[in-house]
Amino acid sequence: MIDLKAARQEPDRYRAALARRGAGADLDALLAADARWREHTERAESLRAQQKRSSKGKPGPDELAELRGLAAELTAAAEDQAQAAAERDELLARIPNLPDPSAADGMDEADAELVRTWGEPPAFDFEPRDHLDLGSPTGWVDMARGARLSGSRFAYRMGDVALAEMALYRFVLDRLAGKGFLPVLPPILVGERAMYGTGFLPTEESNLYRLEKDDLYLTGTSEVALAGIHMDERLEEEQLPARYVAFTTNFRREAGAAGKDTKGMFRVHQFDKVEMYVYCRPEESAGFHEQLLAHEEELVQALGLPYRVMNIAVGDLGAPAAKKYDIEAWFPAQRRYREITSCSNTTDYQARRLNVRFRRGGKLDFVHTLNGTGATARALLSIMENFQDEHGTVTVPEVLRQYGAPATLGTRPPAAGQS
RNA sequence: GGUGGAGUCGCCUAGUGGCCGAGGGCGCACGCCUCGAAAGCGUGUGAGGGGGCAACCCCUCCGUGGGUUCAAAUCCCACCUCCACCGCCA
Repeated sequence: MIDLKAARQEPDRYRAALARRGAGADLDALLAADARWREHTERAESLRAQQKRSSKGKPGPDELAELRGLAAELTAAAEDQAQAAAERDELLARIPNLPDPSAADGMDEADAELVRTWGEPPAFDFEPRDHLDLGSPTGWVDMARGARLSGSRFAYRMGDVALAEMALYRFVLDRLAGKGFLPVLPPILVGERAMYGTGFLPTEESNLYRLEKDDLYLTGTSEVALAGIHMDERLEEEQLPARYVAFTTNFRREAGAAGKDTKGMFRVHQFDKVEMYVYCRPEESAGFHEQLLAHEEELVQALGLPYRVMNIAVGDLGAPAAKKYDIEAWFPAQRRYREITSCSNTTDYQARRLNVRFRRGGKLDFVHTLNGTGATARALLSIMENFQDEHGTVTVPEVLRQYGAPATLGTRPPAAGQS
């Protein structure tokens, strides 16, 4: 969440910054609710102070009657205060982060700013197939069976594709562990608090799978569990930066994406991902954001995928992000660049909601947090499409082979239960 | 899932309705003492929020949420976590 106290002191600065992403009016509503809350608070607190002063000992009958009246008045005042606080908090929870001045202007995907391009899209002298056309004949990517089992947007990956995908995650995990990220296998069912804290609730509610019976949510990214590691903790300055890399399966309802990317496993309800997460000092977060991007580029370059880096427009950012870079890899069959990684600087937005602070010089301050994709299956899809030949055989990048990936995909079908 | 016990200011702990809206010890910080240190002595020691230019004042927080009461760390209810044992399963 944003710093309400600061917003109160500098409403014009906050309004101008939030207006860039279309939230200026929301801020004004919040400030009005906050003013109401302060009125009620002052009244309730002065009544409570009065009660405390006069209830030091056993009261006489007259006093008792007076105290009963005071208690009733206080109860009413406290109810007003609580209601005003609830109204204020509800508005506050929906205010997005202040955008970074260097985040691109604009309201949607098309307004993203090109940062740089790397590599050359391959030139084919045949019509390149997409990953499903490459994977279906051998049964490595089986959407039909996935749909029969679980509905649309669920994929079976089998045989060499399964091995290659596992190798991809292991490769990325290994590289990032080597850069100082602590590997983590976290819970992926989490309580409401973590979902609010990371900013997925309340704004992304329709995209979350929820287990009603147990009051738990399935996470859409390991960011949630990694952000939760230090929830309510007070870190020592020496513990920063704290860097983690997790592997998790992720779940997204993809509400509102009907008709989008319906073919293959490009956009599915369940996918696996390696994710980086950083806790750092406030003044370091911009630097770490560039560093996360550099790590991501290094990984994509090691795989040999042509890509470009985009600075996402403020209006297209998720609520917690102040700035976001996407890496978009080339997908030959789609003839365009598509997102394969994303890294965000969430500054103190998640830290405030999750109450993660650190001690420096006797003072407590909120940490800054960042997250970035190590790899998802989309990287493998790009590999399949970029490194295919006219026979539908895919050459797997060298770096993945030492992690158990076969040298090529497409030369043998899965062994068991072929149809 | 069942039964029993526990959860207090960094740590340990006192505490059975108003003198605890929180005492003590440890630790930590500063000071005294000392050539220096230790010991000893003294002082201080959390978080969140509101008000004030400020010194400062006020409110909240004893696992969480409700309830009883003029008044709750203390009584009642529910839940959570931990420990022990039992049952079931991996």
